[in-house]
Amino acid sequence: MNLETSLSTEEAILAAARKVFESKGFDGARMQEISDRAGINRALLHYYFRTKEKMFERIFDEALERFMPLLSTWDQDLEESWELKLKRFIIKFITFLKTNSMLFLLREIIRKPELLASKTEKHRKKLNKFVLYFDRLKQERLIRSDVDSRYIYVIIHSLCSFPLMNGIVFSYSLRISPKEYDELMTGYPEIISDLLIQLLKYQKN
Amino acid sequence: MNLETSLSTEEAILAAARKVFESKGFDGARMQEISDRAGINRALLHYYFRTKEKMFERIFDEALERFMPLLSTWDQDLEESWELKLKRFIIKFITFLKTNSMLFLLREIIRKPELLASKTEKHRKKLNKFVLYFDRLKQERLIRSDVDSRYIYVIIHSLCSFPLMNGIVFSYSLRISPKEYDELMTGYPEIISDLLIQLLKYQKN
DNA sequence: TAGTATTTTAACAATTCTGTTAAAAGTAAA
DNA sequence: TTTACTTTTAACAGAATTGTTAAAATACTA
Repeated sequence: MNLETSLSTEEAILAAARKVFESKGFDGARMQEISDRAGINRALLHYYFRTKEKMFERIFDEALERFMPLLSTWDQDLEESWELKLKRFIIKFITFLKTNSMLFLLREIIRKPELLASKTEKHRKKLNKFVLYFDRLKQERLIRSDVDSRYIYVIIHSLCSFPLMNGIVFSYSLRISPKEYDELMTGYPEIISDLLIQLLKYQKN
Repeated sequence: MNLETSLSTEEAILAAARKVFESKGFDGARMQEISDRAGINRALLHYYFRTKEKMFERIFDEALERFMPLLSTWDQDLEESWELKLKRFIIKFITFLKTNSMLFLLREIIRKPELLASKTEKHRKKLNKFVLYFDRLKQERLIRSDVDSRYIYVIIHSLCSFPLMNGIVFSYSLRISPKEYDELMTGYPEIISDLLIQLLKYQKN
């Protein structure tokens, strides 16, 4: 067995599969297109991954694994200010989103909601750290307390995710090229960080 | 020809198609499932709509036509305050989103970006009304002028769209049932209206 | 009610796609 | 160089899916 070559073939397949699944979704993806992109015979896909489904799961799992570490931002050390934590999260999140993995995950979860429960089983505990952290901030009077932390959760994630997922549509609506939209978006993390901080700061009425 | 009956069959098919296309997407949709849902023979789909593609286009067009009127919110009459306009828009937008049409449109545009240009041709002019309107508000010193109107556009649309598109994931992350999430979301339009108004109000520094 | 047009169905044709298999090509080691 | 093992390919089988067609059922009109 030539381990080196074998690995690189597998890697080539995975890279191609990622691209195709991300842009076409599971249903729209074609094994033929994946093998073409990887520059190999279609039968090799089955040699390495057995079925389309198994290959898909591998891609899905990997996308999820890349995402999950972001959540540890909300581990409760209060050394770092919440403003910094927030900025850090937004930048990391948006960087992740630029890989297109997020729209992929979302689309496939909607196609097959069982994926959510089965695949995030082991990360279950991580999921509600955000809310715990923000509730704590409220207790400590560090942020305003009149907005449900769950809304804050939804707002922050929406502000990060959607502008990237929806880039094609936004650039079209704003009548600028996708390239110009990307350029515009370089300033975006900074802007929403500032706006969110402004909004969340504790305010004595 | 029995016009009445014919229409209702066509309507039944369209309703079924809408449902299936919206939940499965073009690639995942099956003609069989659509005809089953409509309670008719599969060949009838072709009798009425010729091909899957044509049927899809009909559904797509109709979703777009339902959406486009929302944009006239930003026609420039300055009678109504911008705060009220904004609230009105958010409520109408979120109502529309609850029909699932938006995720459908977005997903299919990503699958086939040409749809965007070809299908919105005739609405082209409407698309940049938002930015014009907000630029005007800035000139008149009615809102803060230090945030690019295009960011405001992106922010508002993201805050409206994503919480509904991503409902399944959010409810899972927040560890509440989809039903509870829906209930939580009844308060959402109010919240973001208020937050956005707070944020955008003109502030002398 | 008879005749005509429309709507609906069952059966079939054609294509597309996934997955299998047996053989060829390539690699490594004795 | 021969042998054994791994990787790759071409050809094929089977299933699923879209689209067609001819005939049956239904509705409409004179």
